[in-house]
Amino acid sequence: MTTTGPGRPRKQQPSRPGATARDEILDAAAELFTTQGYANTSTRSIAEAVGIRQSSLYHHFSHKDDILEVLLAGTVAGGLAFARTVCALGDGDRSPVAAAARLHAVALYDGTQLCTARWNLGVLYNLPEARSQRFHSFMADRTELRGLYQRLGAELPATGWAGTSQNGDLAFRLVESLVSLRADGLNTPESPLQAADAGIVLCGLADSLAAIRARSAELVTSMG
Amino acid sequence: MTTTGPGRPRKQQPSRPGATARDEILDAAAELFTTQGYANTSTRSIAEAVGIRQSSLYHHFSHKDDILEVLLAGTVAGGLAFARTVCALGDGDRSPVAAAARLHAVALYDGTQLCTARWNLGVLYNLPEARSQRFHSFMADRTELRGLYQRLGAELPATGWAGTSQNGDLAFRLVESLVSLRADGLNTPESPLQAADAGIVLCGLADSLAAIRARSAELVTSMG
DNA sequence: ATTATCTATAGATCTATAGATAATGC
DNA sequence: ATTATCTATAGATCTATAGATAATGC
Repeated sequence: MTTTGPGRPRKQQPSRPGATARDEILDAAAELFTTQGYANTSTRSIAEAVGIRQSSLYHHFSHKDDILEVLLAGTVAGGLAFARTVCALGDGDRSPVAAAARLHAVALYDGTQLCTARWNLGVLYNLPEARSQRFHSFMADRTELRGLYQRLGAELPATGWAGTSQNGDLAFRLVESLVSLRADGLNTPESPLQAADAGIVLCGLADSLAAIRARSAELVTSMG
Repeated sequence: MTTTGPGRPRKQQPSRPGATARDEILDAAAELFTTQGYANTSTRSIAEAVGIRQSSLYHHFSHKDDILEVLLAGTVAGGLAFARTVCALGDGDRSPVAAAARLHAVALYDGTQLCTARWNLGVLYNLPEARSQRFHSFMADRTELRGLYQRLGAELPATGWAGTSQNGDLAFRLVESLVSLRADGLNTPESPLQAADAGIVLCGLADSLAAIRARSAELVTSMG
């Protein structure tokens, strides 16, 4: 945003990516919220990171809350949309390998997004603020996503050591564990694939893993 | 603490468990930190929950930080001590089933503690504050615990779908996922056992699960 | 004398609002 | 006229300290 435009010019030049001031604010808030937490991040420090005055934030967001809401919404949206689509086409091939490939694909897409996003936005899930009533629409999306994992898992045969209702939930939890892994600086480019694979192994389909991986990769590239 | 003792009496009567005022403070802080977060919890609200004045807290803890430090330390301490002991006796039986039982027992003990503690203290791990330099001794303990999981996992045979170095770490992550599960109100009394079982299944030992469970239970009851 | 509480407050925040200012574009 | 910034500030916190007070125990 070095280009001129309407409005009074900034005193400081920004060094943040983003096409608009609003995007710069979201990027700065994402960094600060994920590293210091929401309550520990003042509107002043966000403004400083952007290169504007504290009060200027309020031209773009009328409350501090609203910034977090936009960030939270953006985190689940992609994974949820992908999972919905994959579930919708689930009526086709009901073989175990095809069903497992659907679960694998959702986990892989979701996990890849969590690991490759510019900031580790998944940690926002764990902020106590995110659980408040204020953000119930985000929580509803996340609950729906968990439900889709469970539905995909329920299409697979039972394993003998746990009910089929657990299949999907364990995969969901393995994917979410990528967030802490990344927060600890221990993730690698293979981490999302490992998490998705682990979900399949827990469903007792380790022997078909190669075939499942192949079909899953097709799904991801054909849709993602 | 209705019994008399030295010091000026409280104006309000407490309704908190704890043998001493210090314990009451820790219990109140545990509830508030886990439900609202550290930064969102004022020293005033802790004091109110205990039934004393805000400034009276400072007779027991000289900084708000110190309360969190004690809580964090208490959370890993038990699991770490158990894991150390289990690792130390690992030189005995090196058969896959015995080695798997050791990993299973550590996961089961750790997970049970996370799920049955009066407050869901595991969420403190995810607070951004816990990652700060101030609490490096807690982080060191948690890192050591993760390392012990990895060491136990490395004693197991490779699985073909992931390196042996992953065995232990996936178990660690499954156990930690119990924290979010509990935060979402979805845990059951079986959740810790399921997480430990899942760790074993991921190591490719699903067929020996019954035997591993039995040995693991022995370990936990003989030591816990 | 020691302990644990109390009252009162300093000093440092932090969010959000009011209103001025400097650019663009019709 | 509209937009996006600015300066200035109100009002509400929040942490930690200073010093008084009311109990116990030697």
